[in-house]
Amino acid sequence: MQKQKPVSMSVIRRLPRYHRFLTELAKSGVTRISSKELSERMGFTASQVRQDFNCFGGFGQQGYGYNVPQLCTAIEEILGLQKQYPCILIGAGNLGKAIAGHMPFEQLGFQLIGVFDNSPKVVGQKIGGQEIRPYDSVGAFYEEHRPSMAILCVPRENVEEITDHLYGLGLRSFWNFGHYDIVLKHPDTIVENVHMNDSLMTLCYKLAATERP
Amino acid sequence: MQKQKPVSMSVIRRLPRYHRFLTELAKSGVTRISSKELSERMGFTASQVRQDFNCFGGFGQQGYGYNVPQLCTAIEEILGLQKQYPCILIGAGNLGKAIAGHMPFEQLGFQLIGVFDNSPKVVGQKIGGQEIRPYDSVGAFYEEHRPSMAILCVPRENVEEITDHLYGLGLRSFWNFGHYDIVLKHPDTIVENVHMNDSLMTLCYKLAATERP
DNA sequence: TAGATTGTTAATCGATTAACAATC
DNA sequence: TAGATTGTTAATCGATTAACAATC
Repeated sequence: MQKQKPVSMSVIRRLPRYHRFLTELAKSGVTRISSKELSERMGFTASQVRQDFNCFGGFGQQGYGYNVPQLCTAIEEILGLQKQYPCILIGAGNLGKAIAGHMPFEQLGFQLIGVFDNSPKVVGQKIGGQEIRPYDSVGAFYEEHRPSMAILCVPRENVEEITDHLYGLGLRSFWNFGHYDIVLKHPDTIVENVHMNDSLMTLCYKLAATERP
Repeated sequence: MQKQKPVSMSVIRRLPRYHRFLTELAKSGVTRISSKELSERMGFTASQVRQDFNCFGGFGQQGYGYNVPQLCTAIEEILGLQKQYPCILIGAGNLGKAIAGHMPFEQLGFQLIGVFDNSPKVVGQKIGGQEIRPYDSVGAFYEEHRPSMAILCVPRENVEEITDHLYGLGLRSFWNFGHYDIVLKHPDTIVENVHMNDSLMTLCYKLAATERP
């Protein structure tokens, strides 16, 4: 029985990209690939690819390469994509509608089980297979269904209040669209922060960098 | 005249967060802060804070700390936030509407100068101060206004085609909401990819990790 | 077998942290 | 001046790359 040393976060962050790539390859019928070819296509080094795959008990074959579907499965296992964690989405404005309607949750380890919004204008509408519920029913819903995670698609001025409320109910994992550092206030939560502002600022830096001396 | 050694990307990625934090502080009237206090509030080490600030010619004062508004300005300069790069947004569906309507471009180094969509249903509507234009006018618009960057808020199946088209027009910088690795196809472009899928997968990993042996 | 390509160890590189003299 | 806190150098840590023996 081999000791399972934890995979480093640097590696984890590359896994989704590998996964997309390998899924594409698998779809187009490719069944094997070498670290060299994969690295060239993805802009990594071959060494890194091999190191990465070995983190989770490599199963390439010398002189042959890696089995593409096997790799996909291995990555899915590491990322826990088979789990289908139940999640809820808060805020059915434009952003919420975009996410609820177009995010392929099932492929990403989640199942959307509820959408909530305050506005009577949208409550009752259907979106992403879910009827939008009034936000004040979220407490009862949490008790009954115990979602693992909440997606926040609310205006920035409401993020703090809503996070605190959900935290109070017992929720400990959030996927948040920017604007507020949940993690600082509730350090025991799991947060994945898609901070669009930061991302845009970083792009600005890159643009600015192209015209520097 | 001191040699301006380039700031490393690890540092750059932390700058937006510093900026938000310091802006908040400045707003609430705080004018000075020590690396120790800032580090504690932000979850970094004091050492890192000092190293980071020294990258761009530190101007703290021994025994005193850093001047908050000065720091903000310095970060803004590094990130190029005063530049106001003109940008266009493609796709005025829910996601596009959310971005165009709520992203504070002016604070982030950009100015939204045009929104484009194919659908006659939305063309002519106003959003984020912009009238939505038909996508087939984007070529002429590019020639006239030379936007620096395009934000893509289109369905994943259209990302490739639209990117190629804009690239053909001459655009070289993109801010893309996931699904497709522009950077691999056009390696000379500047891309900032808010890959929501990847982010969600990473959250899934973190969730899964909490229940591992 | 010969050629190819992995698994793995060692070397390098870069980023973070610690320590402390300089100085406000 | 004494206390505080920076700027900066040195030490540590981790991640990436190179190299090569193992082996399919």
